Amino acid sequence: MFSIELDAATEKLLALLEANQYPLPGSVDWTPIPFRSQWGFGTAVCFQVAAAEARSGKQVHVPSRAKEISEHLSRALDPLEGFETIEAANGYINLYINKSVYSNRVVNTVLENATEFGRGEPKDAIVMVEYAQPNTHHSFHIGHARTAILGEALARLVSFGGYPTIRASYPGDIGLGVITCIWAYDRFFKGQEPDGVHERGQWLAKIYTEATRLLTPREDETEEERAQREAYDAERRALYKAWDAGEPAVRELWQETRQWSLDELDAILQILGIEIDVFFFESEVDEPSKRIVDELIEQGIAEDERPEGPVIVKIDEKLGLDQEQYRTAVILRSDGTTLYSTKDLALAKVKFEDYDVDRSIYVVDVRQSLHFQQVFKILELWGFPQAKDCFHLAYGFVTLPEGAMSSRAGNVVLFMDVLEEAERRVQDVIAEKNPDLPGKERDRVVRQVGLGALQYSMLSVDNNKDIVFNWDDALSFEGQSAPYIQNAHVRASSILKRAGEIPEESGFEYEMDPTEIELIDKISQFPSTVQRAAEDYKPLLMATYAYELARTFHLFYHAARVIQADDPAVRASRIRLTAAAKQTLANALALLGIQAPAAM
RNA sequence: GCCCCUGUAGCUCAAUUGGACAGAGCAAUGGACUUCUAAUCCAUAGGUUCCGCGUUCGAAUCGCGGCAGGGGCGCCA
Repeated sequence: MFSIELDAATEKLLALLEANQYPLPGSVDWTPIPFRSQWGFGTAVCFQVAAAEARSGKQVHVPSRAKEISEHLSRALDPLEGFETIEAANGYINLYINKSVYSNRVVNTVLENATEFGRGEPKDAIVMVEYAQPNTHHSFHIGHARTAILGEALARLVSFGGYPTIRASYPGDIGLGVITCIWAYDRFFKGQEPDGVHERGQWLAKIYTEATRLLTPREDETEEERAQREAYDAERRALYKAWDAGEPAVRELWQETRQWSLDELDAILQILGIEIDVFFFESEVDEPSKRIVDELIEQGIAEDERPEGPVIVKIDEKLGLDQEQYRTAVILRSDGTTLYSTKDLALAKVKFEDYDVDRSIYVVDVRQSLHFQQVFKILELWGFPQAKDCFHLAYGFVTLPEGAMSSRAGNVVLFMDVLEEAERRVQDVIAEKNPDLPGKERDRVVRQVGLGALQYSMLSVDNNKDIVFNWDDALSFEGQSAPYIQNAHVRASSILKRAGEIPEESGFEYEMDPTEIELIDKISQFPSTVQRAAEDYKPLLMATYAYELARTFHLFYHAARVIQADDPAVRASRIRLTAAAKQTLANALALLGIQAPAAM
């Protein structure tokens, strides 16, 4: 936001260095000054200059020499267009900006751009984000919610950062797990069907758990039980074969139950505000994916060990690595059936060729790190330049305090159950804090706040760390949480509502409160935070930023009066600042997929 | 045996990518609602950034070596 002024300062600084025959630094970086009683930008170039002198043989003590240089240069720099004061501090050169100028520029920029404030320059590279890919015939649990929430936030950030963005999902709709579920349904529950999209999906998951129990060997099982289990297992295998052969009755059974799961998924994605552009179904990718294996064999990348062994790619050998790192990937079973790797390779080709994807991001759990490293390396060997821009956004597990969640074992915490509990708790808080909130609006706020709390608990932890799910932590409404941020937005809204019209101009030509300066400073960091989060694929940066912005606003709220300010000029400026803060809070929350209520 | 990730306050996590005193929340104690919404704020307390060596003017951050925890390593996904 001050790049023009800072570039000019850099130019003058470099000219001074040259004129005084100081060694030139590689680059001049300006960073915000940490102590913001009055704020500006500082640079550490004098340390670099002093260090360069020391290296060239001069007998200097670097820190004190840096101090000396900074004092000299800061005097010589004065005056500088756009900066009020220039000073040397601890070897740094600090440029302080006129508060009024800076404040007006930030606030005006936000209010002019509104919902577009912070959007990055349009870019060419097409980004595809693949996320929210649960298996069908399971129910959507809190672990699945992590990929959905994380992936959506990432997609929003990348898109807002300026990249054309495609949202993709890759549901696992076939496999032994799916067949197991269908088998049990067909054998024991056929014809039953609970009402309600979520009820039906969850019921299917229970059938799966039950089927797994029936098919898992127990240590103390009797001869009779063992025979029964083996008979069940034979039925299941026969069913899989029948599916594979395309037997109409089995396909129909599969289609019907699959749709129940997809309906539930659809309902949940809608709740989360997710609109997937492309669905790649595993069942549809399966058959065509076999073709790429021949291509890889022909090109000498893969080795065919059939019929004794599978088709493999010796990646380390192909890359000439002497230490094992990517190892050997199996890309087709010896019986010719596909593997996960077969399908991911084929799918990547489709993404590159049919969707013109330049950067392909996979939001998938951390256990598949090696798998993706292998896939990316094979794509590279295969000759796809996009391979270097493939990125596995690995996220840690969501576990329960007592251990891992497992759909098979049935000890899962369902997303819908958590949401329901969240909303119940929000109801209680509203009943206590804001009982006058009208019923219709209240229902909407309950959803926004309850869901927001849940979303934020998934976004405020670094993606590569595990989350131990705990009801009270996940549904905290105090401190670093979505409701805290939403509450800042609500307070700003409340002030603006009472203020009426937003004044056309602000002056900020008075002794500003330190919290006011902090707030403006924080707002000004929003665009660069968007860019960093989008470039580094780190939703966490935005989650942290949103909290810090809210915190800064709460501090301002307590320290400075807005509509109660005595001086009309102060009042006008602060109303505009409040409007800018509200807008930035809303924009930041939107990027996280969290809604910003006007009252709560 | 090899590869990847993690290690920061009692607990959960940050730290503008190598910068100025390492910051928040939760939990604890005390305080602020006749005042723009107290889902807030203020105060007190809490640190050998796992350990060691190195690079650098400067290291939580980079390199090497350890230690601890998690994940993964040819026909699961």
